[in-house]
Amino acid sequence: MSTTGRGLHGRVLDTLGPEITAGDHPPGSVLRTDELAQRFDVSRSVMREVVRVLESMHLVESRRRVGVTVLPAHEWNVYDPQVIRWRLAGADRPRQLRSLTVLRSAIEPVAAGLAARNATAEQCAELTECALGMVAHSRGHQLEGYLFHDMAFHRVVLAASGNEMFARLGDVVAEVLAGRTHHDVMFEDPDPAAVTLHVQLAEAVRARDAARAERLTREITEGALQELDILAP
Amino acid sequence: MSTTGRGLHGRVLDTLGPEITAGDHPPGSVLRTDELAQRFDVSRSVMREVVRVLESMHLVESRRRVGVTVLPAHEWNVYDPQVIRWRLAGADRPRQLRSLTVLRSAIEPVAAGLAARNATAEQCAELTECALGMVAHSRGHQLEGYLFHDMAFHRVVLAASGNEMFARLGDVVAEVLAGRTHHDVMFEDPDPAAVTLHVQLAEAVRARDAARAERLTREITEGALQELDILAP
DNA sequence: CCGAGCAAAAAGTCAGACTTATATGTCACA
DNA sequence: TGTGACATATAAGTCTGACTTTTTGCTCGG
Repeated sequence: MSTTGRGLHGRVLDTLGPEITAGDHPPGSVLRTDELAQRFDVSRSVMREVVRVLESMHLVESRRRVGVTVLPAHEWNVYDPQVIRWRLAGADRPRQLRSLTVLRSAIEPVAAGLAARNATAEQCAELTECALGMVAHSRGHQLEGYLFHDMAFHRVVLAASGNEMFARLGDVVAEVLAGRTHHDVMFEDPDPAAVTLHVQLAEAVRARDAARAERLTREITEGALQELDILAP
Repeated sequence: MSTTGRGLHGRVLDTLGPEITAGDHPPGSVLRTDELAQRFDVSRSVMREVVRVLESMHLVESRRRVGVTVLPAHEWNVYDPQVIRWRLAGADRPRQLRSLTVLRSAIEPVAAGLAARNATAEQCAELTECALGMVAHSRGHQLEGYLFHDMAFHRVVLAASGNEMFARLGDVVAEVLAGRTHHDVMFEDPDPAAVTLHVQLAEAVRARDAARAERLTREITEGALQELDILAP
């Protein structure tokens, strides 16, 4: 579930990356490659590769005669799935979850509208199947089963939009949904209204009703915003 | 303007990255680190670092006894600014520009609505300043000056939204606007209606009128969609 | 025909030497 | 006292070569 392969490289990255995104090393901090290599008990080569990857995520900047400088958060590649995962696992998880939910509220309605135009017959079938799965698991504390179909549902909508930028957010949305179920208060069964909206959305897409699909999705995401006490625009 | 630092690492990356995103090495192709090192006349260490970065962008996958396999496009981290730049510089630039413009049409209206709630006095001032700059350069083929203020305007809106995910798209939007001005047909002065909309948007944000800001931005982005012959949702 | 095991191939890791850029301190000169 | 040129130390950047580990795919025996 978590992440990178299983080499030394990956292990070091999975330690140092979260440390940085968690603010453990504040912006402006200077790390030295040699020291890090010693600390993690790896060779300089491995450490350099890790630093290069962190640099490509704009988490750090490496300069001669200075060292590896930690960059301020507004420089980070916050769309990098790895960075998102690290941040969701860290302390500012709530803030992160809010940002992503607002992002969802902007993207998903438009994506649903496009999906109503572009979805293949197969995708329509998958959508109704997912919606039915959600209904089937909506009562009796079958949270995991519900979550599974919910994630799949939104992933299909984003993919069916035909826009690669939207499609690529499938993982992010899944991550948000999973986070809501697992960490936040969600002991009770899901809101029946939300379940109904998903069923209707599947119908709207199948019926090629773009406007209705967009409106229904807007209702869904507004529900998600309200759960986090974010006032609806 | 273009990119990475100036080490060997950066130079190799700026050659190999675009080759991959351009489809020069089709998905499934296998590259060998040693061969690449020979080809670029660098040591294996440098080549390995490059491969690791490409791997973190999900452009390739490196496996023992197999080599470096090029991944299909749907795996790529298409939100990575570097990947976006590479693709915009390549052959499927038109498709990329469309995807990004649709993304804009989803994000910017919501961002503008939030900006109307959250913008600081200083940001409001910047906004009107940018709008005035656009007006001043809207006639007489001052395209570069117009573009400059247009990019700044949208960047401020996204930043003022207070959402880091939106703010991080400032570079992307700037890239799209620049692309439109430089590569596509844009010899004539900008549409006066668009200029007016920007001025009104600056006013709406200053007046804290979120609904109006959102609506105006939707008009702006719909104009951008129409320019690319993308039917409005 | 099939499974066990063997050999080769390629990435992964390490250690050490050398190069290059650059921040900073020093000193002479104005 | 301030300023600019120069020297120096430092940490990243690069190269090389040897060794390890994993994995593929083939061979050989059942």
